[in-house]
Amino acid sequence: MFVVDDDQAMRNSLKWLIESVGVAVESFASADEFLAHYQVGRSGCLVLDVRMPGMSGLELQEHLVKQNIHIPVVIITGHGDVPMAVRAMKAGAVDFIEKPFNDEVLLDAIRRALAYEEQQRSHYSEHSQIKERLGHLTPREREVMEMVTDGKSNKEIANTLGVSAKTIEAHRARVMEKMQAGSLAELVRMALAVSED
Amino acid sequence: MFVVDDDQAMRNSLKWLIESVGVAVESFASADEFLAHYQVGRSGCLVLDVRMPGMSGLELQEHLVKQNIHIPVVIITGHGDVPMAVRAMKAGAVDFIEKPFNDEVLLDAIRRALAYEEQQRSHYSEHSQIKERLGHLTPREREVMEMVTDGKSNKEIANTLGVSAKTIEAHRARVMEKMQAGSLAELVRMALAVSED
DNA sequence: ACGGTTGCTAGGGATAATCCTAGTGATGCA
DNA sequence: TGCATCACTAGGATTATCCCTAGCAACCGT
Repeated sequence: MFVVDDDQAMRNSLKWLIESVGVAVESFASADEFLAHYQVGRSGCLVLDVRMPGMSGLELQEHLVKQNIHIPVVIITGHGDVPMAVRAMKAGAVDFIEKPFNDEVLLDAIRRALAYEEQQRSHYSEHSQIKERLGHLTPREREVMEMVTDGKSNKEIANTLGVSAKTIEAHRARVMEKMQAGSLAELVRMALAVSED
Repeated sequence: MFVVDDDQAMRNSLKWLIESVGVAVESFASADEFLAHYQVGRSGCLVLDVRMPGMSGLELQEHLVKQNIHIPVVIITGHGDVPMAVRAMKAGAVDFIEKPFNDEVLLDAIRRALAYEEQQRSHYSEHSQIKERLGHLTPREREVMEMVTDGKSNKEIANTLGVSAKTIEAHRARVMEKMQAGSLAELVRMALAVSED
């Protein structure tokens, strides 16, 4: 869990509150400080104040989205307005909470954020595993895999590529091996999983 | 396009504005009136005022979500606050716009809503087509289809079900025919499409 | 009760995929 | 300059799948 707020007292009180439910907290005084220390892939969620010197909370949130970093974000603010809330929610914030807030409301948002994160994490690790394997395919193998998962028969592929069907069989076997697919069905699932990003 | 607002003047002006960009508009004075006339499956999006006698715009929105009716919603309101905006956005509103609004802002939201709707529509029609076909499978065929799309071979399935592999071949062929799948890959795609609701 | 329909079963023959083996050219490293 | 590795190619033998046909029991409606 990460807290970014320029107000030291608020950081401390947030840290105390959140750690009281058993979640470890790292806090930062600015967006830049957070970005300097955050390593992509770290699990957890992000509690973000809007009004800060330098990059605002909303800007940090949008920056993360642009970088394709999908850590869930809970926005808190003392001077919120409707357009600001809408902007944050459109950018995918889990919640947008006005100060002063009820502790339970924030904890609830954090729980939702962490649950969401957990779910995304398992999805993501699957995807990156598949992409890792895809990376080991040769160009020819990738080509064959695409046509195979598109339902083409070896013969069709062979005709399209102008080689023997036997050759396609060999490529196909290698694709199955490299992708660690035990069946065509599995391979299709993998192809589908990485295509629907 | 549907407009729900209790203020006659607002309805007229919205109707005029939206039709000026070539989108047909039906307007309603209350949530109940809308619900009485709306047929599920009608295309388009919904522009919704929050403060109305009877069911509020937010309540209507949440009611539609609960009924699994995924028409995109644009909320407009004269007396919005942050929690209200957050609630609407959490419920999946495309936008939450305060009156008085700039015409272009609303039209932009509507354009986004319609684009989103178009995309959802094609997805949905595909799904319902597949489900329709699934409905024509016999219990045995459904069972076989599940195992086939799970990557099992005919022999494995035959052993599991205690019948000849030949029988599985027959079921399998019938499944392919009824599902209108030209290949195993297609069948797997269909199975996946309906399973990930 | 009877003919029609549907669901489940299965065989024979054709077709396609898989397993094992292997040649050739290109790349890269000692 | 070998020598190993890798990508791509392909044949023979085995195994699985596809296509056509067909029996049998259950169910339905006149």
